[in-house]
Amino acid sequence: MTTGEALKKTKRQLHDSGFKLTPQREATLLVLLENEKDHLSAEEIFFFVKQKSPEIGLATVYRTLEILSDLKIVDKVSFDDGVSRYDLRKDGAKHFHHHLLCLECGNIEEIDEDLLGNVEEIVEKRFHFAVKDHRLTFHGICQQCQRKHQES
Amino acid sequence: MTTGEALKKTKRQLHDSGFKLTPQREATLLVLLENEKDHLSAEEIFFFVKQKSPEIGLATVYRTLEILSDLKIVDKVSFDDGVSRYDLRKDGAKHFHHHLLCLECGNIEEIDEDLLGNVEEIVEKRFHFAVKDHRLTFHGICQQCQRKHQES
DNA sequence: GTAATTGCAAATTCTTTGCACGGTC
DNA sequence: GACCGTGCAAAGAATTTGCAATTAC
Repeated sequence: MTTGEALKKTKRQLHDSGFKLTPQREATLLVLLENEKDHLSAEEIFFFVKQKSPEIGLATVYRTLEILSDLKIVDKVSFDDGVSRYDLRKDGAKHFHHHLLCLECGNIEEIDEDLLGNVEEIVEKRFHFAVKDHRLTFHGICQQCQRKHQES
Repeated sequence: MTTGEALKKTKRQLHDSGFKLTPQREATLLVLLENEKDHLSAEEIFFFVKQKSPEIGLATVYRTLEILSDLKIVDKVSFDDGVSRYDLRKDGAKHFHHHLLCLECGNIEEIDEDLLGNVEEIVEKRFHFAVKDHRLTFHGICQQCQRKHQES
């Protein structure tokens, strides 16, 4: 799906839920689409959106992100560092992707592979818990930082 | 391991790292041990500690939790709700336990079972990422809340 | 036209920091 | 008596809210 298509689709979702399509919301969506691989905080999103729509306020970005979160268009995630980050949902992906958080450089990488297989079924059966979604993050050292160690 | 033993062991860890064993720190540890199954926020911990040591300040609780976190005695975890929670590490547990977060009542349950099996190895090999720890949380509906739906 | 949306500033919430005082070896 | 740890209050950071002005439909 191209950025244009994704944008159009999300616009329709917004519209269908009774929200107006303001330039501010479109700019925010564009920033999210253009930085799909990153895990931007609200401040960071604000910074990028400001370059497209300099008059925008931070509160509007927060409000837009809340709507997108409610509509399940983005996922609000936290990596235990006290800041909320916003992660665009992969369209059509069965599962929320996983993350690799490097404890040294702080970089967050996404992996799309489904590592959980039938684990959700096990949880459903054994704990009588109706699974809707999951969050899986590995903490460790990324390849780049491992190399730095070998050099020294 | 009994509470007493766990307390003694943690005391030694603190001591070995050059920290003093103040009554405030001991009270905080006790609260964590007595509520091992919960996922208390700093405020909640403060509330309980205050019942043991009414003169304690919230800042001290935060400072104690930071030390315990640095010493890997507790894990700081966030469930995407904007509050940090503190989770006592199971002594001797190979893996950080997993969580079941109910989207309706907000309750968080712990599960100790190792659901990830060889997944860490896969991540190591396929992504050249040296895994140190992980966080796995399932979002869904707990048994109690499921029952409420059936009744209505 | 009118109800939703916005920007701004103020308010809240969570957490950290500065500093003078108190306790310990 | 140097030093670590504490309580308190103030500062800081992240997020939310109130409100008058503006805008999309």
